[in-house]
Amino acid sequence: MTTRTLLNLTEFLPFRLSVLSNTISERIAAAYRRDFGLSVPQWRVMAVIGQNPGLTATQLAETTRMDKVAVSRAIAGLIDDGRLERRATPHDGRSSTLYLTRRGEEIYDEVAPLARQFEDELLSQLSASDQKALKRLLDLMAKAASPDQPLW
Amino acid sequence: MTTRTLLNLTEFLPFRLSVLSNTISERIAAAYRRDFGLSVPQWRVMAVIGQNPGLTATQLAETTRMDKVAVSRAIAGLIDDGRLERRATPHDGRSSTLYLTRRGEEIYDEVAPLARQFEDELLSQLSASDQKALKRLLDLMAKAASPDQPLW
DNA sequence: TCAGTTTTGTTGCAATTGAAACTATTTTCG
DNA sequence: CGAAAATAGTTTCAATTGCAACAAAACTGA
Repeated sequence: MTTRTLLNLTEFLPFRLSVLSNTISERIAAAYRRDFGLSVPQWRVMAVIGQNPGLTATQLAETTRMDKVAVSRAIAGLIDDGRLERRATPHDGRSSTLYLTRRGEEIYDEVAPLARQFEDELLSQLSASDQKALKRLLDLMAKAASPDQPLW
Repeated sequence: MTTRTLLNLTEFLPFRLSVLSNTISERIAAAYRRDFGLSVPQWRVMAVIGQNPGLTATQLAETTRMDKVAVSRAIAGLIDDGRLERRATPHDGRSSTLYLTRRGEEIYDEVAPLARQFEDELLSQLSASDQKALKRLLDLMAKAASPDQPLW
């Protein structure tokens, strides 16, 4: 018998998190693409600008945790589609601040409630105390996994 | 004030899960690539075959939840590197069964403990009861997110 | 039996992604 | 001031990914 019992992939926490996250993300992404022609990076940019108009691309990259290239391309696509607009920043000619256009706002006002509804649907499978526990545990895990923690 | 408060991305569960999962996966992937020349799909294939020698590519795709193309390419790479071998299946000329080679086993015996150690390191930030809770909640969420559940 | 269908795994091609190089602007400091 | 370094954002190019088409083998049922 050469079977090794050193590790069971399907029980391995990073694997389980990855499968869960991908399952959820793919379902959301399919709906956003189908109903609004939005990619996930675009949706993230819209979500953040909808709540914080006037951020720059760099600030967006920080809050969405996305690569600056991904942010740059998401912005370009949204501007192409007339959903986002740039305005010059007063004192810095390199960057610009970002705002939803009228059309962008209309879409945001449709997408955001759907996103919340999706989240509610997921969370409704959990008891109130489990929902609290989940949020707390995600915080803890995020801290434990943070790149400035020396793992290994 | 045009700020919309319909949704706060950084509190949005799918977003948080995605960031957490990506942070963990990227750190593991970097270590596997650097120390063993393994991609994540390759590591997953090795992990499953290490524990279940003799599976076929289709069975691998099912247990790893990966696309069959990804599995096919991971297998091809591992065979190229002399870490995996095919053997004919008795009654089916289309598929073959998969086994770690001697070299594959050596690598598996090194990688698997490291993976466990990484997981332990993450979980060690949580109390014993929180660890239990985390696993239970992941199970619940996975069920809630499963594609045969009608969300939306 | 044997034509049509299903299953297994690979390949081709197009879209997505990421790292590095690049441009333009601003900041730093001798 | 002005040269060097830093910062913001874009572009280029190569690697990764995913879907559809495909070939080979196995199964189905008239």
